[in-house]
Amino acid sequence: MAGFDLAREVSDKYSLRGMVFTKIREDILNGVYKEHEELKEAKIGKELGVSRTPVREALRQLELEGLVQIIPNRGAFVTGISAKDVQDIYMIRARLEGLCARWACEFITKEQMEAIEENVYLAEFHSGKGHMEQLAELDNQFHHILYEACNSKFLKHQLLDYHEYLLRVRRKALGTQTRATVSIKEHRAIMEAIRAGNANLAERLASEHMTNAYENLVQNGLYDVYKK
Amino acid sequence: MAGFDLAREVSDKYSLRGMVFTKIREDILNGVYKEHEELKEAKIGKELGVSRTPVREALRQLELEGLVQIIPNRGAFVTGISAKDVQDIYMIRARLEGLCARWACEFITKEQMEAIEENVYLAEFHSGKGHMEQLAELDNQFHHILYEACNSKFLKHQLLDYHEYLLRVRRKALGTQTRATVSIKEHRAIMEAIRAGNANLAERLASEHMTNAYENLVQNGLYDVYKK
DNA sequence: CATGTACTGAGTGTATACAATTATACATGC
DNA sequence: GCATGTATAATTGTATACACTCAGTACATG
Repeated sequence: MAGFDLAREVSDKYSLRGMVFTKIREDILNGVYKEHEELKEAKIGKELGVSRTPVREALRQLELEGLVQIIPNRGAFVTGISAKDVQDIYMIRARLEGLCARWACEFITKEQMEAIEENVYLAEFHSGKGHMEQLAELDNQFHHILYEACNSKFLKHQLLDYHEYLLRVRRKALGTQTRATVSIKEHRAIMEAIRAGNANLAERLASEHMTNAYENLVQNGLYDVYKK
Repeated sequence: MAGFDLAREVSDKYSLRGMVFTKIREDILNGVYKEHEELKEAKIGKELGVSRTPVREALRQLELEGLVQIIPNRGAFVTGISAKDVQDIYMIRARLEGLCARWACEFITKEQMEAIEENVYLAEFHSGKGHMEQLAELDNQFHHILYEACNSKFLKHQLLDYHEYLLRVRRKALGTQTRATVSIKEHRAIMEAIRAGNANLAERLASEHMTNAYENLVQNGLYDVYKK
């Protein structure tokens, strides 16, 4: 996409710093490093076979991503996510996903529209078979397509941020079969609203899609881990 | 506020990196560095009397803040802000300021409520006298109080980001007398909705406050500088 | 003249050395 | 026993040296 984005792709995967950044990020998201665990520059550098410099830079970036907190002269620590944080993010996302869908009505390209339609069809197919792995991937893809389609680098950047951030929670909250079915119905409704160019409807549906996802998360009590 | 925040205060003002970060950030916001200007590590380090290391770290952070773009092996460049970017940010802010006002209804403390009321009174006073300097400061303050009152570190962080980001534009768009008057009326309405605990109204008013501010900006054609 | 190629220099990427700060352990005094 | 002080180790903060990349340029070649 024109090779310009704010954060994600910018931490080029081929410099040492970029690789270290990606690695630590994954390790945090996958729970390799627990909350409040200290990340020591020398230790990580040794493990990855690099010096402290790229590790430091990666940590400084992860700080701004919100995944670690750096206390001057003390060190870097994995940030905690409380239940309220999760709720906040879902509510913020509800607004922004709505805005994203609204803008998609205006800016979506033919190719993107086709990609969305294919995505929904595929999801409906895998849903019947109970392929949860593919469904999770398709869900990610659905949202990513919209993030591109909204044609706003800021909104896209923001939503990508929150999306990845919530992986820490969602990894544990693999959707139930029933939620998956409902979720896909909502995707279809959003898709059709966008195809019809109905911006108000698309915004409302996308926003509700988020609050529903959050309700589901809460009802299943799937993130007790993060209760403070 | 409990000494914990994601980005702003985190770049401690007392380490070299923090100082460099703050300095470059200010220089960009104040227009010392023009758009697309290259920021060379050695040159900046020399000017500030520090080595390249803290400069590099500061630049990497500014990249994630969206103020500079780093091209691997090439350098750091001040990002451009297009007219559409400005519009996008205002629309995003419209949603988030609304959410912020909604949450403030729930979480605002007695002290914060008093601070908001005092802020509005003062603004009404200075408005009559045409003290534009104080009005700008009070406007900042009004929003910052709400950012605290919403009780969400994520939302606060996000809104602070955009708020400072827009300084690059607003610096040139010093409000007109008439806009100032209207703006303060809107502040009062928001304040009263929060005091009444009317979340729906507060959210709507705060959101409209943003779209109005943007409309004003456009009508006065005050940011032609940023036209692509 | 156009094109390709090797060279060069400016600038970033990384490693490492050293300084400053903080944490830990232990001794000392009350 | 508890607080306080001090020495030492561990860790981060900063500076610097060196390696690598890339854009531009001069020059050779067709």
